[in-house]
Amino acid sequence: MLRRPELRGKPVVVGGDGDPTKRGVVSTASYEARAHGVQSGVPLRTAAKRLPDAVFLPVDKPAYDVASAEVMATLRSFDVVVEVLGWDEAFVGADTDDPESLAREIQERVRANTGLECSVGIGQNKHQAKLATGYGKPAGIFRITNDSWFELLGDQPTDALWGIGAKTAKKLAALGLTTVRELAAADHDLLAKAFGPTTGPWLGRLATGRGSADVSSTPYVARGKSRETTFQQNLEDWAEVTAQLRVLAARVAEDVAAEGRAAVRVTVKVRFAPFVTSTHGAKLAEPSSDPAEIEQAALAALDLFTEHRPVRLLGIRAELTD
DNA sequence: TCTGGGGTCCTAGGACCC
DNA sequence: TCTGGGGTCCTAGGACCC
Repeated sequence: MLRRPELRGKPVVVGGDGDPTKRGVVSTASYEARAHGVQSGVPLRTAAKRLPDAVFLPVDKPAYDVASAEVMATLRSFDVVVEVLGWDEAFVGADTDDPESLAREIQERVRANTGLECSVGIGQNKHQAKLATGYGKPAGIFRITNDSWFELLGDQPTDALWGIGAKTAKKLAALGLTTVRELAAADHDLLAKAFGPTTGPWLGRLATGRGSADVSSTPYVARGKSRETTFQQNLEDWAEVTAQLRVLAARVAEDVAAEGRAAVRVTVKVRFAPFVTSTHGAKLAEPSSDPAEIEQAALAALDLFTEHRPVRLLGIRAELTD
């Protein structure tokens, strides 16, 4: 919208290389498009059917990297701790009696420096703040406190919580737990039996609205580097799969070297047609950023796939040294 | 005209060891 | 005869998030 102001008010869809006849999904869409069921994750081809006259644009990662860095720098210009969460989100740790005023100042300065709007959520911990941003959208300010938590979220479905998705919500429902309030009151032993010793109790705590308020500005250190490609046409020939794997291995090796780190393990991901995914990995003899070593490990991992059916997606992930 | 790409963290089962 | 208990590491898969 900053680049193409004439698109304001129109249905605009961003995803893939901008060609909605190709394999790909919607990365994001304007509110006008979302009103017609075109939102993040919808296949581009489905989006084109629903909104044939929408404007389709390619993902422009370099532009978002620049914009993101400008916004984060703006946040850091305040006397606060900033924990970046992705391209378009960050926790801002601040101790203040008037958080709404700080939120307004943040919105004003971000707009002045970048032309971008943002929603600000305020909470007594990170989870509250995260959920509050959703209530603030678009471009608003919303506050959640320990006192208002259950009033706001008690009757909401469990997947309203940050960290509970469709699968977990369904599993919880099978245990008779459908609302945040019910989950908050659930027995932790029961949850541990169903979800494991760490995840179970964590889910219960999540629903109470209490949680960590530690905001950390420690620079992000990647645990891994990965590259994957969905092919426009499935690869039918395994020799072609091997050839494409070499291409991906070279790119991953480049990324690993750029980080100045070494790979310890390489995992190959194969998505067969129609849509069945599995992974196999291989350890490197020694931690290494040598492209030849990484390629060799990738080929060894690929050898563990005994079925040579048509391949829709190929991916490689390098696990990095600590 | 189905279903991206780049991440993180946890779990479960098997191998292996004392 | 018929099979302990505790621990770690490795691997594949699952779930979730932006």
